[in-house]
Amino acid sequence: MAPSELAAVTFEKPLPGFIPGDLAWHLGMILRGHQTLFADAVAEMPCSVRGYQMLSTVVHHDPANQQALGAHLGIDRTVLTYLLDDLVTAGLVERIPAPTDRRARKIVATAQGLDLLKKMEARVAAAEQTLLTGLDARESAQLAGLVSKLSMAVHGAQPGANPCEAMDHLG
Amino acid sequence: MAPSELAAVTFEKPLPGFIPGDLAWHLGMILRGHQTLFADAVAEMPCSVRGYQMLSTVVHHDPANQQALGAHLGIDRTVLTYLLDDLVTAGLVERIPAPTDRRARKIVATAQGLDLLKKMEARVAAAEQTLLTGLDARESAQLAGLVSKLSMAVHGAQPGANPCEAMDHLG
DNA sequence: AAATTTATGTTGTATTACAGACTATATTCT
DNA sequence: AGAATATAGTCTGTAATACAACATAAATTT
Repeated sequence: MAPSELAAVTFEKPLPGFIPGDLAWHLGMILRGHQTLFADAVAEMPCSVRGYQMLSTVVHHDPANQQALGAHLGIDRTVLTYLLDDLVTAGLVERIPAPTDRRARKIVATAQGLDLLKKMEARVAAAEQTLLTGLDARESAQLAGLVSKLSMAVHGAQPGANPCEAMDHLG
Repeated sequence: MAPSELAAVTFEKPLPGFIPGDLAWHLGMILRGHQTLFADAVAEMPCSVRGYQMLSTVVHHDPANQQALGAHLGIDRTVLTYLLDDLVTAGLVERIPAPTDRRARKIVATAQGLDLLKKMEARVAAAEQTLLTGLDARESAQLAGLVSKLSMAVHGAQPGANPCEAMDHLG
């Protein structure tokens, strides 16, 4: 990185009143607070937040195989194996042979899984509302838009983004 | 994003087109992307991102003791002990007896720590810029404002907020 | 001055992620 | 077609990490 770039960058900081690194602190704080509310909301779910996220992804994004699911959530494949085991044991999802590839397994939600997801979604939505209590409606919507836009940009810039690309265009 | 959409959205769901839990996904994605850039930027720093955050907090917020530092960063006190050990070993900070309380230790940066921090801050600022590449200047500033406001609200709602309150009013 | 609380440090333990090896199937190359 | 290589998933062992429980010293309360 050229020193001249650094100088330029430091000079036009888009985050007035921010100490470098503050963005991470704020994001971390929000995520921590969210995590707490979230975990509380999905307490019944095996594997807590990640259990919910896996189930939700399976239902709403219909990933072709475990890898796609893992890539979408940033979960390592070896980790995914035992997380999914828990969901299977709880009867929320099933591993069925993928139609197109006999190596792969497709994860599908059971009726029970769909039921639980529906119940959990109401609670999660409420938790998100609670988190956003500090902002008014206009600000919340603004934040949602910006966060969504930025995460897509980040997502696109990530090297490991490929496996979920197909999935991410559904929406 | 059209402002008209925003208004329509306000009354129940503040997050149009969001599946419940998407907020966490987006935040997680951003934080993960940020973490990668951040870790890369502060590679020289012991304890990586948290090392930077501890040093930055010590310098910019001057916490009265380790507890305050830990609370600010959401780090358990037993964990803080060995993280700080690393920074001390690296000669970046010192534990000095707190003037007001002989039980407590005040963490102060060494000259070397200040030097390194200064260097790291330039890189961290650049990393934040890079992260925000997907947004234009106005959006970045908007996001920074919203994130800051929300994190403060979350922070205030947290039970463990007390120890850092004094610090957080400094700016 | 005894009891309680607070700040920090230490030790042991349980969780967790991940690297590496392995099987089965797909794909590519010659 | 057959060989070589790549990919999906699982399993095993290891290393990192957080945290609970205990210990110590000093402050605060009763």
